[in-house]
Amino acid sequence: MSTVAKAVSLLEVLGQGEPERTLADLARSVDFDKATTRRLLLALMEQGLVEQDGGSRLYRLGIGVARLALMREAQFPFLRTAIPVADALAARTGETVHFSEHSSRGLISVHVVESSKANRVAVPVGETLPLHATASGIAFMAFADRRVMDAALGGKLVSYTPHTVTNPAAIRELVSAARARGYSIGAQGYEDGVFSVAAPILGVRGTAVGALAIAAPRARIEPADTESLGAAVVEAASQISERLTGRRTTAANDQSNSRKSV
Amino acid sequence: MSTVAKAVSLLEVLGQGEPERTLADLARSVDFDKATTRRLLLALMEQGLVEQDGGSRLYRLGIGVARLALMREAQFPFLRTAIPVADALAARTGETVHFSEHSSRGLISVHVVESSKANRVAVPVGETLPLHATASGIAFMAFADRRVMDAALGGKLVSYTPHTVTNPAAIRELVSAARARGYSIGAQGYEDGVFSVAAPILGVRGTAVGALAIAAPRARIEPADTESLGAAVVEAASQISERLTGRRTTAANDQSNSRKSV
DNA sequence: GTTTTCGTTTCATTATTTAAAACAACATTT
DNA sequence: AAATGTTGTTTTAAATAATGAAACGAAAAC
Repeated sequence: MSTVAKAVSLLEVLGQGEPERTLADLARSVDFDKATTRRLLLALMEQGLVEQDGGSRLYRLGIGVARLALMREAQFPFLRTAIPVADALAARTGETVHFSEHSSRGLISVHVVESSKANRVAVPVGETLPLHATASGIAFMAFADRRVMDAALGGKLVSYTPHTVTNPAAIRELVSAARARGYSIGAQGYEDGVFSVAAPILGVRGTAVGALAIAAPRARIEPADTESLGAAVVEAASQISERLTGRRTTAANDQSNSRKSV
Repeated sequence: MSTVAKAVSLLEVLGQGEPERTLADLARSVDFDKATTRRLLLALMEQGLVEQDGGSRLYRLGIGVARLALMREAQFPFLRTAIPVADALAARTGETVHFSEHSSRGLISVHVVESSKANRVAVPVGETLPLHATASGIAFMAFADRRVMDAALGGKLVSYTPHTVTNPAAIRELVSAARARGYSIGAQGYEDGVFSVAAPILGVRGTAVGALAIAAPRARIEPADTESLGAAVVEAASQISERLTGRRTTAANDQSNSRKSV
């Protein structure tokens, strides 16, 4: 395990759970030696990524992480662009809306607007979404580089609920259907009782960089609603894509897919 | 130089300048060996803090930095709390408003709302503000732990403009005045022609965690405006402090200062 | 009053990191 | 067409940084 991997895993641990943690607690969580953990924390503090309370000696994530995120936003205004659109979509549909971005770690949920209804779907920010079992993942794969799907379906496909589809061929079918339709439909593949629709967010190259999704309790969704929710999510996602790329992005991927912009 | 320091400085460089950079360019910027730079980038990519474009091999900051920032926001909702208040203050005064947060690296500008007027003050996000030469710094020191001021005035005090006050005793006077007044006044100490007022944002312990400031071109500010702008920034800053701590925070610091909440 | 847990420091051992050199793959220039 | 200067990448022995066990006083818990 490289030193930077250790340092970052420390940051990840600091981000989870309690806002402030003790050295011993952190050392236990990451399973490094106390002395090692401390040295890493000191190095991270020097860079502003970690802060320590003067009195209680508790550690927390520092302003440096926000600073890096702000710099990234200045270069690639993903959140700034997507959040207002997602908020508007949530207001219009009344359901939980969330969007995710793809990285080497997978599809990561980066913003969630929870429905105001009592019976709602909760999605944690920062969660890694399985590509094969979520509407977001299917929508993403439908418009991503072919290699992403091959890689995702190559490994073992975890079954999260009795409804999870784990057959690679069947998943490819779902992906094809989503590509043709413009949006994907997730029927309790990841969490029981949750129904969702998702559409891809396209980057400058015309391939998917993330996905926008609406999630609702299955009980509230009539079959007839699927189409209107799907249309809404497609429209919002393409609005984000347009703002992100500065133009009307045309979908493009390696799968001889000539479908036009969604 | 520790490995994590190197890795973070690489992230910093990635955050500056062009959104995407080549390996050779990055190696030059941070002055590490090409091979070293690459190994660090690979390690950071594995953690999602750096991303690489598949085709062009260009590097950029990854979604991981946003993820860490979102986790921090979930634990300590500084931006979420402060941004709406800063926006409202900017709308009300019509001038540039910015706020900063303190860390081991100094006072860092984390959000800026630029005035809509043509002649306005621009403040870059992510900039480190000198404590002795800015209204924000003076306001911060007035309500921070005494050691912060001692450390800040101990080193060499850079002069940024002909108006910069670099005499430690004189600066302590300004800080005392700010403490008594509740807000600080910055008169072209950092940038020529810029006038500003700032008030501290207080954390749970009653000490300053950051500062909120209004900055305007000197030509637009009449002496009579100072008081009203000062009152406005104090009110907005204390509003942020209250929301942040969940209660009406009373100022407290090590300098036998018994001033009540600002 | 005793015991445990805390953060911190030290230091010999170990493991990682380093940078120079050589590589093929492209672009540009000659 | 050949030469030159890029690029990213891999390999090495040598240098350096990271490690973890042990010991410390202080503070907290019992």
